[in-house]
Amino acid sequence: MTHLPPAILLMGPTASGKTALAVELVRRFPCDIISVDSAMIYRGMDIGTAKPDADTLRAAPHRLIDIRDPLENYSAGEFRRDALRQMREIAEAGRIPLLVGGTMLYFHVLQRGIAELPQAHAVQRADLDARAAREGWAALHAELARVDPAAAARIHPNDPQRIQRALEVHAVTGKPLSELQRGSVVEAVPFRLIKLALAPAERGTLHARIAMRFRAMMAAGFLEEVRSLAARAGLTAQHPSMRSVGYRQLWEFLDQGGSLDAAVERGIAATRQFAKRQLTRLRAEPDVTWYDSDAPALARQVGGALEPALETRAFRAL
RNA sequence: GGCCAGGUAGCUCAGUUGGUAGAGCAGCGGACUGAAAAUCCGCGUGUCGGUGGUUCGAUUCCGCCCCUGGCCA
Repeated sequence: MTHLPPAILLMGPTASGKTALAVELVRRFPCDIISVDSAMIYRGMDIGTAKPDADTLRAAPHRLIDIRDPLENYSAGEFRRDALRQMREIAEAGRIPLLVGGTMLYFHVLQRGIAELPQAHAVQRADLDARAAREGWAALHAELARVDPAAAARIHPNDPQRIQRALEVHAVTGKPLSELQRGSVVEAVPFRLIKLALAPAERGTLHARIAMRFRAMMAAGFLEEVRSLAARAGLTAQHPSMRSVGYRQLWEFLDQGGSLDAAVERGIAATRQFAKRQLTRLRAEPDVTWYDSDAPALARQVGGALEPALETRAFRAL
């Protein structure tokens, strides 16, 4: 067990200070950062995703950011494959992978594996969308109950995204999704995981940080960033990239008008709701050591706890 | 100062012909397998401005007071 190389998972809700802490850890330990963030993967989405700036990236390079165009999709399955490859590469170089981010599904599938399933199928999805528009999702849920009763029992009739996925998988493979998921191989991650969670002790503090950061993004040109994305041929509000928190609300403002202040408030509320969902998952995560975002000398505290776990002396004095 | 319209959940409001009240948004908890910053489920959190009166019973009717907005001075 202890012969496995170590890897650090730094998890936390949005605006909890993960990036700043990660940069500190990179200065002190032989770590290389892998981003675990489903929005920072997109090129040109910089301000609204709170992507580290160029100086920070020079000091602390992040892998798995800027790996997709906003017109493209990405997935949890691809993340698992990409992240494991990066982790191996870092470990082979004698360094420690530091996975930092807030996309809890990605942390989940990295640790627990994911079933062998077909990728998203654009034609099938368009077909199912058209049928849903004519017959309603209730009819499609009823159809799912015929071809895959187990999946239909687990998926709520009001959940179009999961109904669509289950029917898509059935159409493409001829097999029920629930059956394919049962056959899922849970591969162990060949690393000794050290799991850290970072969040403010009080929810109100997190809310204040979120509002402050969103307003700072606006001051830094977030609206202009969205405007130039909206001007791109072929990019629509339906693309996964543009359904991200903040981008969606500012796109709506550009598209439908109304008050910019109100759009900003809706963006801030959406960010709070996102953070709440992240915390729900984080609480369920086993073997996590929690840290308070606002703890004095946070980096020293985390670094001190890490040193014995990594069996490595920090580069710099703590 | 006078007249009018309001004061009900964190916000915007509905409602009770007198039996202590409910929507949307916000909030809180949860689910989660190639869109996950997504998608979905559950939960109402309240001196009904204050005070006196009528009444078995007042958030509802009446008086007075306070506050907000508008019009007139």
